[in-house]
Amino acid sequence: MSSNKQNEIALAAVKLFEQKGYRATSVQDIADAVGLQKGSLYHYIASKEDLLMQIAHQAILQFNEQLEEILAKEDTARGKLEQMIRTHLIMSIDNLETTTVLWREAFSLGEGPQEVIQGMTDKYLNLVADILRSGTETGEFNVTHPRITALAILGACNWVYRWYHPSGTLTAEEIADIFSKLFLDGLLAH
Amino acid sequence: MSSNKQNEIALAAVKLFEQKGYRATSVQDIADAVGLQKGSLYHYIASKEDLLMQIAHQAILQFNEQLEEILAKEDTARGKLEQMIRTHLIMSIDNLETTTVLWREAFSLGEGPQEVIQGMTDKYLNLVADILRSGTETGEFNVTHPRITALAILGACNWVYRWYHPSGTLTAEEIADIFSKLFLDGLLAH
Amino acid sequence: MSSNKQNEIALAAVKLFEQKGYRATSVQDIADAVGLQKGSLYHYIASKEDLLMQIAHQAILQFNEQLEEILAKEDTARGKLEQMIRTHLIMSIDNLETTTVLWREAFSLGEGPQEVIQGMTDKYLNLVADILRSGTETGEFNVTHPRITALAILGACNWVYRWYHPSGTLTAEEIADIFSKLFLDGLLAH
Amino acid sequence: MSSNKQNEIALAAVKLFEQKGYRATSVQDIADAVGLQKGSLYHYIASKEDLLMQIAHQAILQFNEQLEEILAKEDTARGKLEQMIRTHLIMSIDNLETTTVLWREAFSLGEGPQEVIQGMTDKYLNLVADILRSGTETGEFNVTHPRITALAILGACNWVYRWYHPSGTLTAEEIADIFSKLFLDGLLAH
DNA sequence: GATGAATGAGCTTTCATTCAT
DNA sequence: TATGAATGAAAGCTCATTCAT
Repeated sequence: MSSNKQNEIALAAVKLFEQKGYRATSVQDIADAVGLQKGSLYHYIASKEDLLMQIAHQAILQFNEQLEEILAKEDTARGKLEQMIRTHLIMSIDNLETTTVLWREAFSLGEGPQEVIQGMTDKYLNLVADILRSGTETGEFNVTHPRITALAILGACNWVYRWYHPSGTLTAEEIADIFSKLFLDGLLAH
Repeated sequence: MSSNKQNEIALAAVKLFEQKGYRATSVQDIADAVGLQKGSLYHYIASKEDLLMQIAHQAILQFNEQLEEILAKEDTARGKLEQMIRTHLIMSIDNLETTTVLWREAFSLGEGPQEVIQGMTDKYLNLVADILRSGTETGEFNVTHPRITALAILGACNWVYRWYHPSGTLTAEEIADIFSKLFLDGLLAH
Repeated sequence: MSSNKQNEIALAAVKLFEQKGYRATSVQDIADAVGLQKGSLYHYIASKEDLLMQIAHQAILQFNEQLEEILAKEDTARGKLEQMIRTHLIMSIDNLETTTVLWREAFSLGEGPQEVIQGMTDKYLNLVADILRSGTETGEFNVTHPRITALAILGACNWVYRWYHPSGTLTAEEIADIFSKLFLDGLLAH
Repeated sequence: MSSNKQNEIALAAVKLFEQKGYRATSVQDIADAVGLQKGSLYHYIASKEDLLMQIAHQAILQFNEQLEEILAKEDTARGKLEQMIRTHLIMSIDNLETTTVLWREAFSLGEGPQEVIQGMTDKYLNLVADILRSGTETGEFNVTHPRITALAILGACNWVYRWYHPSGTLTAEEIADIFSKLFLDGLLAH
């Protein structure tokens, strides 16, 4: 099936985009990686940019789907937030290459595709802000600016692609614990 | 003096790099922006990459210098952290273009220059972690993993280049207040 | 087969390099000569320098191979020297363009490639010196400094690319006769 | 006096042209070597090409002048030839850089200047051929093709710039002896 | 005499994409 | 499906030369 080859190409592209960057990766590089000629690649991809788009789209889609799963379950706002942070970090770290490409390279997309990604990113942000909002309504949280606060939390989480190394001592779970405690309790000792 | 023209070039480059990205900005674009021929530009810059390096280096240098000023003054750990967050955000937002180029484009640098930037970024991180560490020693903070916690805080702060728009309603100061409260007190209502 | 086009390119390049010199010949010139776009040329060559290297290498290789053929046959030292001179001159004159490029343009190669050519040139020189050496041992020749003498003979032969014109009255064979007599008998009348 | 600076520039240019080649030497290189700005150089030289021309012209002129001095004296043909070979080699080796530039780089000159150099080279050749011719008339030499024979002798002599190293064991005088003996007596033992 | 800014043409090379086979 | 030749635009950079100061 062609989906096989298509997948192989996407995987190779993700790895190359992560290593060298989208612009610095040539179509030839990708072709080499999957053992095809440059021309043959175009049986599977529409364009280099579209390939990046597929990768980025797939990545942000997964983030959104996971969040929706979390939101679908009955839980407190705190519970949902903790789950969101945990899931977000695990997903980021387990798919570090893809996540890196999503956050670092999507800017290289043309205006249209970029807006699609941004739209999905915004949607995710709004859902997180909603958690904060509803948690504030129930008295669990004390949040005056849900959107800014959500941006702070997501910024902290998304930044991991820039510093996480698989060789480090902490697991994604442990990082999630640290992050959750930080955002829920703050730094101050009581 | 040539520093005049050099500065003009750097400013134009920052603006273009921010708008189109470093790779998508041609030397021709920069030359056009300052009213010079492509070739004439090379009186002022060593290479396009070096121009990016100068910009990125200057930017991260300012962050470090500001932090060192803060650390030089007598203050509590909490006071230092609050100042750091405030100054970091103000600086990021006041020089949004430069900051964007620093965090988004420095990856396009070659290995050597990239390591220089990374080294200075790491130094900054360590100083922030030190604040958390000493605050924990004095009993002000309750931080078990200073480095990870510092990465979370800095991730949140550095992510602003991705969402801040000058047209928004909040000032840098107000954002700093929100961030400070979030990191010091946490989300939970007491 | 691509070797066809590659050969066509090499031939065009030799002609151009001979006429205008390597540095003064642009890749555009070569592309025009074979009816390709500049960019298309790079399907067949690695670089302009590599193209020169191929040409020079091929040329010096032929000289060496021809000499080895001569040396493989049973003959007196005198016979071998005469054959070497004859073959060397015929080859130089029959492939005047290539020979010109070899001796005049190889200097434009980078250090590495240049050393390869020089190495092969040295090998050739040593083989000629060996003829002189063994001829002296057999009593045929009276040579005190075989290497210098070989350099004199080869210098005389290689210089032909600088003065030979196909429009001249003498054939390569006749020139070879003159050279052989000069080197064997000397100028002096007895 | 400006002639001082002009000379300094010529000397620097010779050295650079010999080392890197004429085309690969930039006007900047020359300016750096004499401690001037690129623009200032043009107070002393008309153009880069003219600078090369001056150097090459001066070099070939010296060869011609020396030969005319030899011819002016009363001597046998053999004596004149021996002196010519000796002087030619000494001059070549004592001014190896200049000689190298003359024979290797003059090709980079435009048509006009190149013809001037070639004209002087031809004149030199003719004078040498005349020695052979008159020596044959007097019965000293046995030369059927004076021009070709002169080309052989001069080729051998001029080739030295390609192999002579000051670190070698032989002096110019010794090389002259070897060459003279070779051309007068030939290789054959009697 | 010296500077250094500016020119503008030119260079080699890369690259995403197309298309006939 | 696969190839690989061909495109053509664009890129970063160099350079000899000029000229106002």
